[in-house]
Order: sequence, then structure tokens, then C-alpha cells
Amino acid sequence: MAAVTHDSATARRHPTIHDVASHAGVSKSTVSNVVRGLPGVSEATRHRVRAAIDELGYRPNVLARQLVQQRTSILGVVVGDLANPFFAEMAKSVERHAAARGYTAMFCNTEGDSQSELAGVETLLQHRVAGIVFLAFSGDARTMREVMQHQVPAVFVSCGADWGDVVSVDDEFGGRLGTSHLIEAGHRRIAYLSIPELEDESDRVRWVGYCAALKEAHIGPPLRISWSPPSDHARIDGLERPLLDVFTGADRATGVFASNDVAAIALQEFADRVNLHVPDDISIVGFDDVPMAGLARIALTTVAQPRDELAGLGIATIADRIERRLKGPPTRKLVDVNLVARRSTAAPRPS
Amino acid sequence: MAAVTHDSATARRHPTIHDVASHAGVSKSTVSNVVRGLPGVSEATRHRVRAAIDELGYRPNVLARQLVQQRTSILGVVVGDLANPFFAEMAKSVERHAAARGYTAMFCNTEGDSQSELAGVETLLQHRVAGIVFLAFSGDARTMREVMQHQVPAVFVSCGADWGDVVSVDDEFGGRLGTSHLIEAGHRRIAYLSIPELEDESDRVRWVGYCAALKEAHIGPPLRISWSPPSDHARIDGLERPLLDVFTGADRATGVFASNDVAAIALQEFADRVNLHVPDDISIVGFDDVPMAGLARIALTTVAQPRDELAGLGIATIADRIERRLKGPPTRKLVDVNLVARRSTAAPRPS
DNA sequence: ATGAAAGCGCTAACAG
DNA sequence: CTGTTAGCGCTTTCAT
Repeated sequence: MAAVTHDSATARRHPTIHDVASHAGVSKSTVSNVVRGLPGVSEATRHRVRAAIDELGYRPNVLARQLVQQRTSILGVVVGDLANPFFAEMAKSVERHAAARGYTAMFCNTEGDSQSELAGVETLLQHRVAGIVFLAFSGDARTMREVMQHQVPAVFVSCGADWGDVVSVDDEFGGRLGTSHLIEAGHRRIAYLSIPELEDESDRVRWVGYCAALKEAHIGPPLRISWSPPSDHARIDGLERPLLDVFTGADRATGVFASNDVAAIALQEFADRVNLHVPDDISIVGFDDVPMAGLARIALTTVAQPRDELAGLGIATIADRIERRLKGPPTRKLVDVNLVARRSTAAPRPS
Repeated sequence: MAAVTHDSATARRHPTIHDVASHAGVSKSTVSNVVRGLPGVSEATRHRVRAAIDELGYRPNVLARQLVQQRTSILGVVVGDLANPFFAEMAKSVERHAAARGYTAMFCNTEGDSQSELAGVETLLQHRVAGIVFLAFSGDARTMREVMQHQVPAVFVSCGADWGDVVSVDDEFGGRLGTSHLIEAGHRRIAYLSIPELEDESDRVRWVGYCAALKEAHIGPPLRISWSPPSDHARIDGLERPLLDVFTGADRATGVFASNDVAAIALQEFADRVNLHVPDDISIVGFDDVPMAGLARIALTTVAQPRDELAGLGIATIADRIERRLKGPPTRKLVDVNLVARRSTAAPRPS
């Protein structure tokens, strides 16, 4: 009978703790204690158990462990768009910091769509993730209800919400910084550019910073462009019109502050295509400082976010929440942005 | 007593199937049947159960389900470098295709390091993933042993190994294609460029294609550059030397075939920095066709991989393995590459 | 059509 | 120091 059990164990895809126990001639608890490295096991048995583990190729079943412990070591990570280099870098950073603290990351991509955001969060919740890291958040109330109801810690990294810890840059300041750079260069007609898929809370706050900078310099009114590249039309101050209109005519914009680098680079591409020169015809400032922005051929002036710092603080925060070192109301930590001036900005061409 | 149970249920973070059952006045089995949408439940009770579920905000515990079913719906995805746009795009695609088939993706980033690859795979295995999708594979034998021992299906997408299903492009043909393009443009001294972190099986096969193309055209010998951008030194035919040496002197290379776009773009950046003109001084061909390559300012000639097709086929393959529709020895499916000619290549400058 | 009972692999008291 | 016991939340026969 023992032999049969043993045979089936080696044949089975995954040997269990029980297989190891009988193989080593000890009880399950002892094996468990060895696996978890608890004290109070004699060297002799410890060795016998280790040998059995190696021999059978035993790997603890995390599912079973987490079921009984009522907590997992999985962190759900909600990403706006993995193909966007900013998110890709953040995702990588987050994964590394999570792994360093013993957590595994489970990503879900939302495409900025609150429907798939909700679906993704539901999946994460069903997997009983220990916490959720939002790298982007639509602001959807159903998502919020869902997460709050299950009392799963949430941290918003480089995005915002008032119902969880926030680790982000001061987006308003960033918006001012980028806009001021254009104003100081002599621009008087400056547009704000964003991509519909990425218009979240951060985007709104950057817009506020942009408006404030204009106001302080007594320049106005603000001009908002919402554009899905590579279309040649965009929503300009709420009206669907050719994007080129913004940069032609008497009241043309000479400077653009984009709420993210992907939008900024897409605009630069558009400018190249329609023979508008950057920076002489249009100066462009981005936000994020994705690696691509530093390429000589792109040379995008941008408001840089310290990605790895954000990721590290974000993971530290949610780990503290999960492990109950951090209690009480949501915290809010802001880290500094700084402007990286490159060749996409200059004084406007004298008219 | 019943009331107490009920109260604690609503107070508990996650109501269980038992809570729902007692709330609806039925047995756990019935709730389970309703949740899984099985037939053989009267409309009346079905409704009562649904109501209880809504009221309590019940979400089935995937862990418990998977523990008893002895299989998960998690797919492990091994990624070389999430920050590399090719992998980022692939990861996104893979996630979408997986979700469409009811699987959740769990990523782990390896940085091309076989140590962290092994660690990542161990983690995935402990989570009892249903299968592993390799978007990059170092070739490490320990990783192989680990996966095979646990009899977890593996599929290699856009990378290779002989112990699992492969869905990839014909890398050798791709290597020939890119190299031939340079030969046809009139180049006679053509180097092969790769990045150490990305030198996997695919890279080796592309190198073979490169060599074959040179040989067929009676051009030789091959010249191999292994470079970690943005260093100004590289391993050239095995010797650590200034990268610039390759492009100066009598025997200078006028064309470079890079085994991936990131390397190609980095080289272009290097050329810009040292005032070598692309394509007149150096023609560059990449591999992958990442979105960035299509930017007017980059305009990289490259061998395009059909990313979404690769991801779709990869997920289809592993799903078939997991769900036992596909049995027997590893399969191997190749999809077509094609050359996208842009402005990074031209005839060599007459000397 | 519904319920009772067994058990997935593990941990966490508690005994010995 | 080691073993026994009782679940974690769910699915899955098998009765009723």
C-alpha cells in the first residue's frame, strides 16, 4: 500500500506534501516546517526531508497555502496600455520591486476603457490578489465600489483617486512647468494636447496646471486638443476639426504642451508629415520622459517622471498596507518632476 | 446562531459560497451549480441564489476552485524585457488573446538572465500555471528540466526550443532577407549586430541566415558585433574594441543587419552621435518592426514580424495543449516575415 | 431538483 | 522535537 502511494506520487504531475512526508517517513507538519524554514526541527530530519523534496521534485502548492492562509502574495497591476513605453517601463519596474518583496505581479491591460478595467479588476479580485496597483485609473465608480467592497488595498501610482494611497508626481506643478517653459521661450498661443484613451485624473490635473500657468502669465484662453493619432482630425476645444487648423491662420498655436510623450511624439510625427518644422513652427513639450524621447532624432523636451522611484514607493506603500504596517486613511506622496529641455522647443519663429 | 453566521458573513471581507447558500436557504451545491450555469436548477431557486449573490457581493474564490479542480486558468508568460517595445507589444497581444480564451496572464521579466528566468519559472510553477508562454528563452537546461518535470505545457512564441511547441517566424529566412536587402543595394561589407541580453536561439538562427546570404553572394567573411548600448565599445568578432572601428578604415562595414530593432535604433543613435550619416555611411536593417521604427524620424528598414498573429497562434496552441485537443510531440508553426524598406538603407556611398 | 459528504494540498493550533 | 486534527472555499459524486 505504501509502495503504491509512492509510485503514484512519482507518476503524478505534482508530488504533494503528503508524498514528501511518507517518502521521508515523517508527518506533513514536519515537512511544512522544513519548507517554511521554521526552527525546531532536528538537523537529521531536516536533511531527510530536504532529500525527499529534491528526489521528488516537490514544489509547494501556493494555491493551497494561500487558501488556508486567507491571503495571497499576488499583486494585481492595472495598466493603461502596455504598448505605451511609459507604462511598459513602469510595469517592468513594478514587477521588479514586487518580486523583491516576495510578491508576484498579475497584470491587466485596460486600453483606457473602463469596461475592461472593471473586468480586469474583477478577475484580480477573484484571484484574491493581496492588493491592486493602479498605473492608470479611469475614475470609474463601479471599479471603486468593487475594490472597496472587498477591502483590498489599492495604490495609485502616477495616477489618482481619493479612495486609496497615492504615489505620484505633482501633476499640476508638472503642467505648470511644461507650460511655463514654453511661455518663457516666448510663446503666447499654447495648446494642450491629450489622447482620449489616456484622459484620466492625472491628465485633468495637468490641464489645471497648464491653465494656471497661462493665467499667471496673462495669456489665454486655454486651447484643448484631444487627438487620436494618426488621424488628421481632432477634437479642438470640443469641436471635431482638422488638426492642422490649430497651427495655421492668424491665431495659430506655436507651442503645444502634451500630457504625455506618446502624444507629443505623435504630434511631432504629424508635424514632420505636413512640413511644419519643430521647433520653429511648433514647439512641443511632452510629459513622462520615455526612453525614446532622449533619442537624438526625437529630442523631445519633456517633464520627466522618476519612474523607478514611483514604482518603488508604490510597492512599498501597498506592501505596508497589506502587511498592516500602514493603517488609517489614504496617504498621498508626491515626488518631484523636472523639466528636461531638448530640441523640440525654441523661441517661436518671428512672424 | 444562524444570525451570527450571517452577520459575520457580511462583515467578512469575502463572503463564501456557504454564506450565499444560507442566505438563499439552499445548499452549497446548488449555489455552485448556479454560479457555474449548470442546468437542473429551477428558475425560482436560481433567482433566489442570484439575488443572494448580488446582495452579498459574492465572488467565487478562484483559488479554492482551482485547488479542487487541480488546474488553474493562469498562463505564465516569460518576457525578455518588458521595456523593449517588441516585447511590450507582444505581451499586450498575448494578454488579450489569453483573456479571450478565459486565461489570465502572469508575467515575469527575465532581463535575458537565465538566473531570473529560472526563478520566474519556479514562481509560475508554484502557482500551478496551466501553461507557460515563452516570449524569450535563454536555452537554460535547468529551466527546461523544471518545466518538463512538472509536465506543464510550454509554447515558444517568437523564440525557440525543441521541447515545446513553437510558433515563430522563419528566423533564418528573416536573416537572409534582411542581409540580401543590403547586398542587393550594393553593400559588400556587412556586419551582424546583436545585444548580449537578447542573444537567444532566435538570434543564433538569424545569424545563420545572415551567414548564408553572405555565402550565397560570395561575400565574406561574416562580421559579428555584440554591443550593449550606449557603450562606445563592443565585442567585435570576439574582441573588445571601439565600435567606431567597424565603420572606419579600408575594410569598413557599410551595412549592418541588426537582429532586433532596439539594437538597430541604438546603432542609428550612435551613428548620429559620431556624425556618420545613415544611410550614406551606414545602412541599417533591423528586425521586428516595432512601432517606433515607422516614425518618419527613425524610418528604419526592418524585417517585420506579424506580432498579433504570433501571439494569437501561440495562445491557440497552448490552449489546445492544456485542453487536450492537441497531443503528441511538439509542433512547429512558422509564419511569414516580410521586409519593410524605409530610409535607413540605400546604396553605399561610392568610395 | 436539491442536499450531504468527501477531499483538493496546505497551515496552524494543540498534544504528545 | 514531532504527530494529530481541523479546517480554508470550492467541486463532485452520490443519495434523496
